[in-house]
Amino acid sequence: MTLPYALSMKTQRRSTPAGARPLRADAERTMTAILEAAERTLSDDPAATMEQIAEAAGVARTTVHRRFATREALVDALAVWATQRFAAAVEAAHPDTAPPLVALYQTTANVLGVKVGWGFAMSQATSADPEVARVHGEVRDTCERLFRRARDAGVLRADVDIAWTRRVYYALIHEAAQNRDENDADALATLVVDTLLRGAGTPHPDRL
Amino acid sequence: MTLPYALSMKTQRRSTPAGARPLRADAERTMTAILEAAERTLSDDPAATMEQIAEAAGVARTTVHRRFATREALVDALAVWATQRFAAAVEAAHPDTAPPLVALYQTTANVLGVKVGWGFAMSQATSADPEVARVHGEVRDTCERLFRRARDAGVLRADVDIAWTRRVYYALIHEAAQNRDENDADALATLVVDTLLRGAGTPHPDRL
DNA sequence: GCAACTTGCGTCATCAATGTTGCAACTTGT
DNA sequence: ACAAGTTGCAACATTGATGACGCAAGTTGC
Repeated sequence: MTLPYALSMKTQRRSTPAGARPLRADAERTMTAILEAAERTLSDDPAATMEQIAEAAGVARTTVHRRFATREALVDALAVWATQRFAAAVEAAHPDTAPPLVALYQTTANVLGVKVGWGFAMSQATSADPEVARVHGEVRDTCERLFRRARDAGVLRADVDIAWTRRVYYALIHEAAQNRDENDADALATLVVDTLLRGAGTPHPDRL
Repeated sequence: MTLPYALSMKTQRRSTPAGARPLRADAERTMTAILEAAERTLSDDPAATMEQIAEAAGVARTTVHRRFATREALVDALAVWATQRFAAAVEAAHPDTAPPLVALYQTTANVLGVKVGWGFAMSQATSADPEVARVHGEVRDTCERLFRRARDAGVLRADVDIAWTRRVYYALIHEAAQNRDENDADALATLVVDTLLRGAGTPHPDRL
């Protein structure tokens, strides 16, 4: 007796399993090519087909399905892949120990570097993978801790709403990351931090 | 001889035509219910099914197809519908004639009012309908004119990049609009304008 | 009240995307 | 060189969404 087709596979193959035999070199390359192609393709059109992704990767569609059992598995793997880089980028800026302003610039520059290349994957914070959600939550907390330190150090005003400030910060980074090629990460980071801290208004208009 | 099924309709019925016989009262209500349900449903999940939209509207799926020949037609009609409100909201704030700061607050409050209820529809600026694209382009120009007036009046710093400032402004509005229920449009507008002009930093740190 | 309009329901055709499988040809590691 | 692993290709099954249609029942406008 055979299984009812639809239930046969689905949960068997895994994308980045814990205890899996290492891939052969060529398979590893294919895997990376697929993930990079998926990022490029999906950031252009989030509803892109597996076919389109395969084509962008220079690979047959069946090969994609061999590596990632389902479309969801592929997107999850992509999210995990990018989330690791994201976490590493934040960590490398020592956001909890460097002086607030320094940490803010450095974190911004590092994150922009990742975000420019992995925009789609980074938008998958609500991934099915709990690890992805966990890391995004942690980064969020780290960000708010940094802002609190900045406030205590007098860099941010005493009356700012930390949560709103973080959301504005995220939005600015997102906006800056759209300038893909234009400027390098350092210039963009300066723009973002500058805008976040000073806004666009004149110094003290005493308006309103 | 009959047309090859798939090509028979498609472009026949229209959503908001120019010279169409007016709808009967009940049909008008159904139409509105569908558009409102589409907004609710699609803002929650942009890939939602016609079935889901119909259900949210309390209507059979076939009825939706009777009013909007294709899914694209529905989304377009939604975009047109919301764009009209958007344009009216901007217009009502007299952005070209009121004093810059006043115009900025008023425009922000008005736009937030629309954006909170029509978030999905307003994200369809790149609609197939040329009218939608035209209006969005016009609003964009109006916004940049307002910012230039603000700069000339000393409200914005002389060295700000108008295009970047506008993008930041849009991003702030988008972010504020996520607070759906929380505050009223005026409080949110104050938050947005305040953040845009002053940022989150202390007045003159002379930092860096 | 009556004609015209509108809706729900059931049903069907079509299409596109997803996922599966077997096999032959090619690569890689040892 | 040889075994194991990997890929492309060419099918095929399944599913879900879209769109069309007729008919019976209900609603609206005059």
